[in-house]
Amino acid sequence: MSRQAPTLEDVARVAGVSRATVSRVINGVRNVDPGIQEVVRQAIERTGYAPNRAARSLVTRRSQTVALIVSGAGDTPGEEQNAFAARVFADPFFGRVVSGVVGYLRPRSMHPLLMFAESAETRSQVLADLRQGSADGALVVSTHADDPLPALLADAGVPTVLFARPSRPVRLSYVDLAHREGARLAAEHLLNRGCRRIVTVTGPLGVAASQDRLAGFRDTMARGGHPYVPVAEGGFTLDSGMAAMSGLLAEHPDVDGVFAANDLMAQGVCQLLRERGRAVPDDVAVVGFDDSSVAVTCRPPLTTVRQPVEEMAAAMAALLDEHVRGVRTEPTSLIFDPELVLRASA
Amino acid sequence: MSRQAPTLEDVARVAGVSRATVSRVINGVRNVDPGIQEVVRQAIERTGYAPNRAARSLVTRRSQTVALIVSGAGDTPGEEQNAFAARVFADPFFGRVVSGVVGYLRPRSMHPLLMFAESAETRSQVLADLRQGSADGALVVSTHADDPLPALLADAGVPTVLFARPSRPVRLSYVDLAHREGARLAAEHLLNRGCRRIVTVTGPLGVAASQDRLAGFRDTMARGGHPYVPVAEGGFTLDSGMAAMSGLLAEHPDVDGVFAANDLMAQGVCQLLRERGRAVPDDVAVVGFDDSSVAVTCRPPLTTVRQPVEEMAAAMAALLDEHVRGVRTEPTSLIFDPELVLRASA
DNA sequence: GCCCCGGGATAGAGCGCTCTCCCCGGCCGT
DNA sequence: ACGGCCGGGGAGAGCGCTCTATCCCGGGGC
Repeated sequence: MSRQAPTLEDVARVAGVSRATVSRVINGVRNVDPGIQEVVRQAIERTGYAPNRAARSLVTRRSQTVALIVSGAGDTPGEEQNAFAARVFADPFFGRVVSGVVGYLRPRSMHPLLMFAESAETRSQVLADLRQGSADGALVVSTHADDPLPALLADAGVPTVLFARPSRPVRLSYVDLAHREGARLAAEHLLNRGCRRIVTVTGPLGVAASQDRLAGFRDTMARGGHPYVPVAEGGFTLDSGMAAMSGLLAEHPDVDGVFAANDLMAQGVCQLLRERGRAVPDDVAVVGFDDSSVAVTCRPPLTTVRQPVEEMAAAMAALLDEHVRGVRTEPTSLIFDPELVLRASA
Repeated sequence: MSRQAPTLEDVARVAGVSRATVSRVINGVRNVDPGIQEVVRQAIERTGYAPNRAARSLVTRRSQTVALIVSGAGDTPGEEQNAFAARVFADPFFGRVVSGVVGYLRPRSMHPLLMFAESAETRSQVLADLRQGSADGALVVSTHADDPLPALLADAGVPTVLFARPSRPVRLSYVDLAHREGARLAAEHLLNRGCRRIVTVTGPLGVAASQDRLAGFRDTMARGGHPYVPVAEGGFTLDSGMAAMSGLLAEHPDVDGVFAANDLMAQGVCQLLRERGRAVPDDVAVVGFDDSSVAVTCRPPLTTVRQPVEEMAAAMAALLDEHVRGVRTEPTSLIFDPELVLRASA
């Protein structure tokens, strides 16, 4: 920046006190004479002093930064590195995560360091960065089941909080949604609406959340007198939703209700139904999951199960902060309640 | 992390050499005897050494981090801080920017630090962070014209590169698209297709890019014998696209071609046209701009002007890197060429 | 009047790294 | 044979901050 940034020393000289006193004023620690405090404050003002982050980090062993890691399983080998990032952020879900995380971090003047780990190579890169102290801890959002990163982080002793329960148990904190509960809301709504031939499009069944949503849906359907629910597995994408619905429709042409495990697939379901001449919601009612932005832009707008992603992300950051500060040492899980949002599709 | 991370000193002791030598091996500087090099490398392996970033930053005065700042004009006063972040990332455009930036940074083991500046308060916060050396420079994506941040950064002497030419001139590098050129492609395509009653939905006219796209479109239309083009201003959102098209349709019911200044608005245009009983592309041809992910998911898929966002973002990072390293000192602009992508909508 | 006490300030020792300066020894030129 | 040069290595001075140990000094207890 300018030729030579002022240091604590400079401020101390101007204020006529010692470095230590200035430091105490800045960090608001121990009793400092109010008069001197004022003098120091003015000196800071006058010199335009800004504390050097690196120097502070060196002694405090804190970087005031957390890594926000988007982690894939490396299932798309030929894929360009960056394509992963683009694909990830194409999903409005991540925007909401970022939003929640930043909401917590910013008032504490911390920032998220964005990292992507979608291959063995990038994973060890991320691990190395963390061990170098680039960040005080990690917030991990996995896009796939069987993501090896959480275990690696746990082994390395990096304070970590996950978004969603990992499919293989790891001694790490996480936040998650009561997925079964959400599926129950969807099932009850469809049932109350009078639907009788109900099918569901699940997420990838390797993902715990998909399993839970399916299980919750089936339970409630069974309790409502529907022991059998046709199922098709999707991949959380629009295309996979269309494909899954296409299959279901072929076998069950009289379907009148669909529960899709996320909004993107619900959109695909709607599109396919329209292409096949079914009106939504008049012929077939469709319920999505997430309440993401596509739920609103979709025609018709989706009735969906809201996942409070921003709050969950903020809680994730708060949890990590506690771990980093050492206030909390044991892994903890925080489960959030979903909510049914009524729109036009069901 | 673990109880006590190994330091250079530890490695040096194990290898039986001095700190300086180990440092040289790690940074690959000056000639070191290959034999000793090997010994040091093994010592690093054995101790599990990872250089401390803070210590290194302190002396090199480099953080190996760049700030990726999304900057708004603070036009939505009542808005929650985080809502801004969510809104921003709802636009697939930013995902592509992140992708491009990360593509450049990662091979150099640098990371983007995510920051948002949408109010006077957060702007000065960002500025303070940068002055503290949290990042070596700033990559700025403004969502609004009249964004005061670029000027502030320039004044503070922070190495900065902007995405898109600022509406008020600032001594800062930027990357941008040849917007007029892109609009020309759209106009020519519509004309070649045989459209005769063509209208356009522009972006917010305070934004230079919107102006340029409009100007380029008008020029080409004029050159093609269409001196007058009905115009409606939108806000780059789906809703604003629908609203703008609604107005245009009322005044020009016989419209047969539309150029929308981005894909989101083009999607809105398509939706409105369908609601009003017009078929796309049979009754009305629609051309978008950006080639964002909605261009693909939209029904029908959009013919659009591709903006090579990832490349532009990568170039932005590269430019910043040069500024930071001092290789380049003068502000520079890099203009990229657009490309017409043909799909179903026109 | 002396001693002890404690609030308020300072001195100075690092934190872990880089980098400049210096030293050593072998090889060349004259 | 000797001095200079140069490749390869070491010693040590910081970078700017925090924090512990220490000091100073005024006041209260006996």
